[in-house]
Amino acid sequence: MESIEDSVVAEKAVNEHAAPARGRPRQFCPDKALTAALQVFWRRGYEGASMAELTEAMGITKPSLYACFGNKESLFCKALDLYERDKLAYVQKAMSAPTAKGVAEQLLRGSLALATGESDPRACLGVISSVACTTFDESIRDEVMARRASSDRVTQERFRRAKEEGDLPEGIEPEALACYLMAVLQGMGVQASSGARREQLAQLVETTLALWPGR
Amino acid sequence: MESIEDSVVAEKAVNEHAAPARGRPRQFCPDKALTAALQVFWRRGYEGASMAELTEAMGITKPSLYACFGNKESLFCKALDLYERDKLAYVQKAMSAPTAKGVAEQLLRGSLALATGESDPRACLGVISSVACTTFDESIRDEVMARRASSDRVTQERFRRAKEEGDLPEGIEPEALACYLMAVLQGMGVQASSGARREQLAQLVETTLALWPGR
DNA sequence: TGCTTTCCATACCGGGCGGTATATAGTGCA
DNA sequence: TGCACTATATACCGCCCGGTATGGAAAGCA
Repeated sequence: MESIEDSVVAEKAVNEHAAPARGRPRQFCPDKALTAALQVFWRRGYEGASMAELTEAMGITKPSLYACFGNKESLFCKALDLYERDKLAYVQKAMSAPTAKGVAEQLLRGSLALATGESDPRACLGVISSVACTTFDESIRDEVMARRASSDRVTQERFRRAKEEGDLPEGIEPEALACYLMAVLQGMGVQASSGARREQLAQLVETTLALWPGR
Repeated sequence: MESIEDSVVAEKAVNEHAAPARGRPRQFCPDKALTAALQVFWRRGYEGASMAELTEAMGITKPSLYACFGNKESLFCKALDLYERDKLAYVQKAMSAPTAKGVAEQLLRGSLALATGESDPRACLGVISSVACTTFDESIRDEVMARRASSDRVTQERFRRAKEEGDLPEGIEPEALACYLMAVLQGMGVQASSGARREQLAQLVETTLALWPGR
């Protein structure tokens, strides 16, 4: 992420077609603003994050926000994109581990690092969003669930391959194992959100690996 | 739960000192109203449940609600009490299973039944509250976390006994195992909240039991 | 039949929400 | 220098939130 300097003039990060920049140039960097917005959404959830808090954290005013990112829902989706790209990079990397257990280990450790990395522990943004937001538009719920479903599918696919390669013992279905691993990861997020200590979560990782079937 | 008839006059369920009933008697049953409120909180979370939706579900008006239950926070706490008493009865029952695996099985199956019992699957109310509510008063967060902590403590204590009784193999710490089991249960709640099918959750139960260490 | 007491129904309160209208400031271009 | 264009700043909109004031309705008691 090349994170442009916060000089007075800084755009073309969003519209990569590099418009000829007619009119007054914007005085903030959309990438940085979006990063700040992501932090707020992550801390507060979609509904808990007010536009006032968002604009303050982003360092811009409401009209600027609406002009650049559309409405709150659209801003949230863009933040989700950024989240997947930056914070969930470890998921894709984990899939190339040599064995199923290696995949699980990388997912668990990556999730642990993500949950305890920034200031205070917190769950994956997707977990927060899917549990927390019971009121808001179905469109966002669907969005979040679709993203998680695709993540599930990737893991299931990887574990099916692992089964063929002999990583998993008899009687263990790859789909069930993927679902189980996701549950542990989500449970870790819940515990992180409710103030678990880092060591506790690390212990959770070790226990899960200790119980892991196959190689 | 003896669930009083919804006759016109029905009280003394809350104030068990059986006041001599001076003045106009209330025209609703506090127990039934609280049950309805619990359903709303469970579906929407604390912040997602508006007073309008609550009063409508409870079949009473706002002044009646405030007179009988205090404010929203107090109503939520009373609903939590009811939830623990009714919905989480299986937790205490599970602790008297003969082995650690039996405890785990009863917790998993009880949690599955709870999550998929009513209309649509949903997470444990405690899980929802601890993840979802990032804004509201610390007092409620503390309340929810304290209740869950006590539940954790009970399980840990039970597993320490199990260790002494030889239910758990070497190298498995009872505290870590309790934490791990909680994570799976919470993960199940997350998946239930985001629309997992009943069979998926049942599969999760079976997988966890299949991987369970000891007896 | 008053009188007290309590509950119910309606209408209302200040405040914060997501979102926007308007006027001004800062650019490139002619 | 003026024009077209776009971003910013301020103030504002309607709406819904949790919570409440007020007047009337239903009971026991005298």
